[in-house]
Amino acid sequence: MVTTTSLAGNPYQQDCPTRRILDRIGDKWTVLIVGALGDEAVRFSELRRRVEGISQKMLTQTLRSLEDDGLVSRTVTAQVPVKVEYALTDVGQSLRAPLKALEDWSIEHLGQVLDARTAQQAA
Amino acid sequence: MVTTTSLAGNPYQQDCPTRRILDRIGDKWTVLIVGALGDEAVRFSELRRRVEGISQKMLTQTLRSLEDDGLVSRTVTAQVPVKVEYALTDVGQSLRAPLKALEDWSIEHLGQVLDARTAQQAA
DNA sequence: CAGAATCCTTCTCGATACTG
DNA sequence: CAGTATCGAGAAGGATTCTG
Repeated sequence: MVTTTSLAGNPYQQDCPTRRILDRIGDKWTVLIVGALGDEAVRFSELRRRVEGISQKMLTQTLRSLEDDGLVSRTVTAQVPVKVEYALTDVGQSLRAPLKALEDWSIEHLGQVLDARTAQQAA
Repeated sequence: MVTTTSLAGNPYQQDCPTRRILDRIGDKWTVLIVGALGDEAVRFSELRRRVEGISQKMLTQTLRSLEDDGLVSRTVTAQVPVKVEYALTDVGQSLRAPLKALEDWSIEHLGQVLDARTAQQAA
């Protein structure tokens, strides 16, 4: 029987683990929020200051998604005015390593990518 | 002068290297195509078979973007019918490592994320 | 302070039909 | 075989307004 030997099971599907995670972290704000949280708990307003250019809507929305996926915890302190702090969970923390790998690659190769891009536009 | 010490330069910007790369690889098909290419040259039609569910339009479009960014090379062999092969460039190859890191994390933690997600929907 | 709700624009992507 | 061109639906995200 002839099979594409190196492709047993055909791993290049839309619902493979990598793509499903990229669906979550590939949006406009997620990685920035994860970076802004780091290893400390941060208040909503402080988070909004740290993540440059984010709207209140998108900050809320992205934090909700991260919370739903168990990557971020939300702690409400009943005082006046109310205090809400967000922090990475253990799982959320563990995501920082692969993101760091991607960041390192980006820093090292973004220049080449941009050069290739502008060179292409010339043609 | 007062500065947010741990945030010198405010790294959490939309145009930071990581986000710019995620703008490229965070789309629906890029990582699947990179995976399907691996370390060999692959023809257009074969690529289309490997990447499950991709339309001809999106395959072409994503390959063009990857080519413009210098991550993929395109080789045309003039024969009848014409043969076009795509392969990862050196830069494209170097991207596989950080993507692998993300894949490993996804395989290890996707279950937890999905569990958290369904648990959240119950509430 | 930390949000919810609404409107509106832009971008992504899929489907379809045609070509050298 | 390997594309190009066009259309339209839906999602993502920004601006604005209002609230416990």
